[in-house]
Amino acid sequence: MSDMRTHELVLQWIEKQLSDGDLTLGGRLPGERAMAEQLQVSRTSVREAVRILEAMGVVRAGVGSGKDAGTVVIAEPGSALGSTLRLHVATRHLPVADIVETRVLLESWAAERAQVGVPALEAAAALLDQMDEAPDIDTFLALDARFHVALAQAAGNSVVSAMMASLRGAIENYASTLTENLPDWNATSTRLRAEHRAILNAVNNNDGGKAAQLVAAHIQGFYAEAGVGAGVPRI
Amino acid sequence: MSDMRTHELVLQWIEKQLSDGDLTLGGRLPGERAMAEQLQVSRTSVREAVRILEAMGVVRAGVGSGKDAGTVVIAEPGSALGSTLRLHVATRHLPVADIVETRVLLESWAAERAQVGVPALEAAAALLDQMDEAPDIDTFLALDARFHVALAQAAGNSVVSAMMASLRGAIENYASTLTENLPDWNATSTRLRAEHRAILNAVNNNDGGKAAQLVAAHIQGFYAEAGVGAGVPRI
DNA sequence: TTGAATTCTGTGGTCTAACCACACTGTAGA
DNA sequence: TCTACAGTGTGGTTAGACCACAGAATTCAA
Repeated sequence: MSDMRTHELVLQWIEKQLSDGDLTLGGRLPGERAMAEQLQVSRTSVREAVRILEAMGVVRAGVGSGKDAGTVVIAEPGSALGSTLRLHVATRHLPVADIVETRVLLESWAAERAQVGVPALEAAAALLDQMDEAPDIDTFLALDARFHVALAQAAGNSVVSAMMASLRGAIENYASTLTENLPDWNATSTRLRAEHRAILNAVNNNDGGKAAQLVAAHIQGFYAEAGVGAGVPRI
Repeated sequence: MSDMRTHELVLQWIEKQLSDGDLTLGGRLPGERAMAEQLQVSRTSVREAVRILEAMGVVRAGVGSGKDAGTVVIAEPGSALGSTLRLHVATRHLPVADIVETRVLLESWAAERAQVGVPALEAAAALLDQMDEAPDIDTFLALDARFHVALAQAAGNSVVSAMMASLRGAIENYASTLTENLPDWNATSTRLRAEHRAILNAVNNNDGGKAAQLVAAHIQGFYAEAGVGAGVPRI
């Protein structure tokens, strides 16, 4: 064990606190100085461990005092996985086409198993109404992202939801950049909104197979129109 | 941008180097002291950024000099995603059952699309022979993990491969602990090896549908026997 | 008594300047 | 020629200082 780097010891200690239930969601870690003294390491090493946990979406660090202060245990695997995937896309190790393909896989699966009546599905419906009123592209895309996440959540598998959200986040820059090059945004927007309605209707009619099929076509169609997915432009 | 923490600036700079292709797989980052001076920040902040990249599986840091020295760009998304998921499982936010379900989804998909004749498939076959000779459980499980990864790689989607490997890694402790409680390891081992052969045969016979079905039953059967998946024991 | 201004306290954020262990490189000496 | 050893540059770790921030406690004047 002594061949382990110091910050890894701290990580191990914190993970044990989590596993043992001594540290739960919403709970606060001891202050950095306190942890350093307790574990007999420098504050620097404690901070390196906290940085890693923050990058993993396990904690959130806040200065000052009060509710937002201190290092708090959170649960945001989606954004963390997204950052990791985005970096690996940057290294050219993960092709954008594979990301899109995986997203189709996960979202089709989720659409097929989405349960009617769950809160997430009602939220998805509300988001569609908001998208009809979206004043600009960025607002539309933000609502679109939330719609897809809500749809995935309706399937009730938190791992699939998190991964699906991360995949979208990993290539968000690609998508939002390429929308600017679309020939006719109004036409695309109208089509996308109609497809969303069709997907939601299929789910509400308990036609999971059709919902899955529509979702796959919806995602592949969007990236194909934007020029991503098959050819892999890669800037 | 000035409201960004210092280590995030360093991360941003390194990500840009990767995106622009100035830093590629196998390449070396400047020394920590050099980066600190170049970006006009402290070495502490540079190190926090490197720690995050290391946790993401994007770089590997090595002391001394020579081939293993310095901070080198690597591509190990699987282990990084696995650590992240494992931590989130520890917070009770991601149920083990959801992990298993997602693994079934991804591996079934991969088995159905595995391409006959690719090197990964031949490696998978070789691993099965080694498993017949495995002297102990740990060796068997290690080879088993490599077999499943090889099978997933045969589908040709690196994102699915990475995610599948990470899911297995995230609950590795659960699986290896529970194998000790199996009533008859020899019987289980024999069954698992037979199932592996059947899966590989289905793939080689271009019967993707059957391969997917067998993989799903194989994984679900193992976790069911070990007591994980449905009931979610949670320690 | 009230309320505004001030100080106190504890949080994470950042920086500097050391020293260590390590692994290779070059050089001096046998 | 070979060996021993000092030199160099890498990440790993530490101690100690200072900052900005935000809430809590205190002070003091109206």
